[in-house]
Formats: sequence, C-alpha cells, structure tokens
Amino acid sequence: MKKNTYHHGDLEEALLKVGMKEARASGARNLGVTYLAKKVHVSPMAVYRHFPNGESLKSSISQRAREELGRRMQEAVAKETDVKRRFQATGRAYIQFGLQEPGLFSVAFIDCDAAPTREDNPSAWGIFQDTILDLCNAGYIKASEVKSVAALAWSAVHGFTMLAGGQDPMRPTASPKAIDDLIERTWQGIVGNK
Amino acid sequence: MKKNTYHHGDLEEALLKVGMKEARASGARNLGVTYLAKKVHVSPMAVYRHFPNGESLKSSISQRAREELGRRMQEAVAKETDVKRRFQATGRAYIQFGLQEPGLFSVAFIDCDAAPTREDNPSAWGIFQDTILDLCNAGYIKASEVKSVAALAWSAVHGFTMLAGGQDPMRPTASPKAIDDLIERTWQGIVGNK
DNA sequence: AGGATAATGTTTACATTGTCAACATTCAGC
DNA sequence: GCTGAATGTTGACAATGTAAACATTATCCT
Repeated sequence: MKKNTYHHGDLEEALLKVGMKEARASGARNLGVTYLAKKVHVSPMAVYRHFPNGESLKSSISQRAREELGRRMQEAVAKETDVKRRFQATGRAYIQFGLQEPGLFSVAFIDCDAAPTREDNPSAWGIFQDTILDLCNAGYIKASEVKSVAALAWSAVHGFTMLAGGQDPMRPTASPKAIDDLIERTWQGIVGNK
Repeated sequence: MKKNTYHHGDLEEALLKVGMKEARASGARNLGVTYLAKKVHVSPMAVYRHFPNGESLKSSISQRAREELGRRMQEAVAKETDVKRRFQATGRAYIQFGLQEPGLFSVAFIDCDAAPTREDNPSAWGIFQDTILDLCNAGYIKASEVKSVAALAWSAVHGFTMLAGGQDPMRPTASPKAIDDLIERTWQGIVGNK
C-alpha cells in the first residue's frame, strides 16, 4: 500500500500522454520540460532520464501527433472500397483532423527536427501513398505521374488545413461544401482533362 | 562627434531590421527580446519602449516577412502581361520565395497573433486575389468560383512550399520541373475539363 | 538470500530569458 | 533655458532548461 511510489512505473509514457493532452488543448505552448514534469508530479530533472533534452521530448510528442493523424486516415480509408473514394477519403480525413484537432495538428508539424514516424505505426504519408499507387493500378494515372500527383494532393490538403485552421483574415472558409470543392478540384488537377 | 549616443535614433526600425536579418539566417530561433537587444547594443528593457512585449516584436517581424513576400510576388507579376501567366507567376514567386528564404518564410507564418499586413504595403493575398479576379474578368472562371479557386491555388502553393521546404523524408522534390508540374496541375483544377 | 550494478528520481545550483519598477538622459516646444 | 514627454539604463524577480551530485529502487548473478 505504498502510495509514495518514488519510482513512477512508466514515466516516459506518462510524459508523452500528458504531453498529448496539452497539445490537444493548446498546441505547442505548454510542452516545456518543467511544465510537463509538474503535471506528472515529478521533478523536472526526471525527464532527462528518458529524453536527452526538452526538444527531444517535444519532438516525440510531435511524432505521436503525426501517428494519431495516420490512425485517423487509416480509419477513414478502411470505410471505403472504391479506389477513387479511398484516395479522397485520406484527404478528407487529413483536413478534418486538422480542423477538429488544431492543437495536435500544429504540434504534428512544428519543425523540431522531426523524428520520422516509427515504422510499425500508421504513417499518414504511407497511407496516402498507398492510395495513390492504387489509383495508378486502377489506371487513373500513369506510373510516371505518381510523384507529381502526390505532390499536388499532399500540398493542397496540407496547405488548405494550415490556412483554414489559422487566423489570417485571408483564410479560406472550411465548410463541408468548401472542402468538397477543394477535393473535387484537386481531383481535376490529378486526372486532368481526359 | 559624440559616439556615445545613448539615444539610438530609431531603435524600433533597428530592431526590426536586425530581426529580419536573424529571421533570414535562422528562422524564428533568435527573435527573443534579449538577443535582439544585444545585437543592437541596447539594454533589453529598451525594447519595451517600442513594443509592449516580446511576442509583439516577433509578430512585427513576421509581418515584415509577409510584406517581403508580397513584394516578391508583385515584382514577378509586373513582368507578365498575359492574365493566365500573371496568375501563375504569383504562385511561382510564392514558392520560390519560400525555398530561397526558408527562414523568412517560416517566420512569416508562425502563429503569433498575426498582425495583418499594413494597408499601404503589398499584401501577398491582395496580389494573389487580384490576379484571380483578372482570371474571372477574362472569362477563365465564373464569379461564383472565385472563392473556391482561390482556396485551391493558395492551398496548393502554400502547402507545397511548406512541405518542400521542410525536412520530412516524405517531402516533395522542388526541382523547377516539379514546380512547373504543380502549377500546371493546379491550373487544371481551376479551369477544369472545359 | 545478499550484494553489486543499472535504472530511475531528487535536490542544489547556475545561466538565460522575459518583464516590472525606479531612475537617468535626451529631445522638443514654450 | 525650463519643463514634460520620449527614450534608455540598472537592478530585481520569477520561470525555464539543464549540469552535478546524491538517493532510492530494480535486477541479476552467484
């Protein structure tokens, strides 16, 4: 019945967990070493047993956020069978994630030396690319076009989310109709005028 | 010949100037009050005579960066006469700015409560929108399409620049050919299959 | 079981940063 | 030239990241 554990059990996991909570609530504002340590009721220095420095902790949280995005995309894709619809679902999920979880989304793309997604976890990019290869196999696009198609789709979706989620007065509106429209136009840019 | 001026002359301008230099060199990393004050050989507190706090200073630098982007776009547009080419030039200039000046570009879009572009300075968004309205007048698109066309073009270009300029392993390549391709596909998404 | 050793936390200490308050100097206009 | 407004300075304080030294617990080897 020792309540005072001293040892925490799994501090690393706990830090990442509370980090994600903070990220969800307020983006990258409260992801400092001291702040997160306090949340877990641990001295700041304990953090350094699990991360070489604060940047690294933030970076790991960023990675988790990216994985969360990947998971959402995967779920969305799983609901569709048609190749084209699967492809579009990835984009829609990406945008919806960005708008529903602005904190996580912004943390996912802060440029702290981004640790790559761990191999065994769903990568947004991986899912995305798979659906593009499917488009290729289904004859929508040529193999030689894969790279440039990916660039357009990825860019449009990422850019839209950034801009729509920001606070610029010039940001595009993010109504369902506007999103549909973006996706439809992007599709035009992909399959062209054939 | 008093070398010890004590008063600086125009500290605000000096801070913004050196801030831009730092931004160009290393993004948002060295835009703190103390650091910039040191660069101008002034005590940190002097900064507060010109900006209410550090965020505000950073935000003003961000604004300057956005204005610089606007200037580049304007220069690019001025070289073209054809409506379509003018429109595409804005996008190309945007991307090139982002790739040639990654520091400035990232600072331009940090989410410090973005001060809107000062009215009398070239706004990237303003230039962009003007060329879209020209597209409209020239009959390329319908008036009802302006918003969604703007959303696609702006998103694609912004997203591409963010991604290509980042360090993700999944970033698109940014060769001239790849950029041309993006712009061409985006154009397809705009004028569609007519 | 018991003791060496690795893992994991804590306290102290210090440099850096943003910012407040109080004080000093210069400028501008009467 | 004096007075008040602008503009800078110094000193103090709280918060942060992190190094060093120390303490506690877990693990593993005989």
